Amino acid sequence: MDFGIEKILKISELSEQTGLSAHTLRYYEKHGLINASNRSEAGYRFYNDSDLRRVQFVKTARNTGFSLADIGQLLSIRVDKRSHSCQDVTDITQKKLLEVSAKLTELQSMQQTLELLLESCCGGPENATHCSIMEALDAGLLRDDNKEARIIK
Amino acid sequence: MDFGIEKILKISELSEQTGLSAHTLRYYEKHGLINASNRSEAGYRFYNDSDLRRVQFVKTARNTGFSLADIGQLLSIRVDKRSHSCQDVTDITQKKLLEVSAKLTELQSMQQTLELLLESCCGGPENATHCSIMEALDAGLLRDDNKEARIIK
DNA sequence: TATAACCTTAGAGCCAACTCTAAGGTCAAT
DNA sequence: ATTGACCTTAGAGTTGGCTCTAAGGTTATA
Ligand SMILES: [Zn+2]
Ligand SMILES: [Zn+2]
Ligand SMILES: [Zn+2]
Ligand SMILES: [Zn+2]
Repeated sequence: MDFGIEKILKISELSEQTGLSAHTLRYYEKHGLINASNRSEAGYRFYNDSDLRRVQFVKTARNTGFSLADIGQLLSIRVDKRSHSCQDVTDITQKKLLEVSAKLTELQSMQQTLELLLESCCGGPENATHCSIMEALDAGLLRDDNKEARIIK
Repeated sequence: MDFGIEKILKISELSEQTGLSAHTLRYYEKHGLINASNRSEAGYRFYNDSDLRRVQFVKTARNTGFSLADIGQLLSIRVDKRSHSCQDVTDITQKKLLEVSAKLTELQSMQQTLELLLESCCGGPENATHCSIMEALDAGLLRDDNKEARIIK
């Protein structure tokens, strides 16, 4: 067990520890994600170790791609793990993975199109009257939302 | 040469032709991307073939991932190709490719992290007291914005 | 005691690209 | 003449996640 003396942090110190701005910390609090378990008489927020760990959890989840709404759900599991199952956790994670994968597919298609466009154009200083990129955009033969990426050579 | 009779479209017809809503077409017009070259006496927008082609250009560019600001630039090249170079076009395209690639890298990192998380969790109905996903998020050892994705087994 | 550096709150602003509403005018068909 | 489907405009609302401002109160240091 760690019986080290608990460090109490003010918001700017928590900000420093976590890399999240004080504004963002207050914003997260307003949205029910985090809290300062104590306040000074003057109303200053005081964060203890447990508060800090919760904020770090939020930050890690955020970096992993979860939305604040997702994180709200993950946090409610976190505070009462006994009432939730691994499946509850994987449901959230799986949903996020599907979102990310979908976006990835879309971006990969865009990337491919942009690469093809760049390959087709000389990129030189002569005027753009016969620029193949402009022609391709004019022809409308590039990827459509539903269809596969395709470009006519 | 195509001497077919020019089809004049009202906004709902242009909407049908392009798949863009009338709202969106007006929005694009307000932002200087497109225009109706004629209006009826009552003020109804009338689009000719040239207008239609321009709208289709915008739509194609949009599908390719260009922002409306990018498209504004592409359009000003399009109306005066002689005053612009292929390099002007590739500059815009290259910039967009870099943006897309950056986002792609980020999403791939998220995808990998999420996949690792899912692999590590049983996803079963027992309670989450020892859920490895929760532990990983708590440990804060997942991908950080700058660092490579990593997760402790 | 004064100055600076903190802290508080409610609420506004920002970003992109729509999306929709309100209040009204137009047009074709019945 | 009256539906009802269209059209017009200015402007507000949506999304998510901040980011910042204003106006004021507190605390540490010189
Ligand atoms: Zn060229
Ligand atoms: Zn070119
Ligand atoms: Zn499990
Ligand atoms: Zn689990």
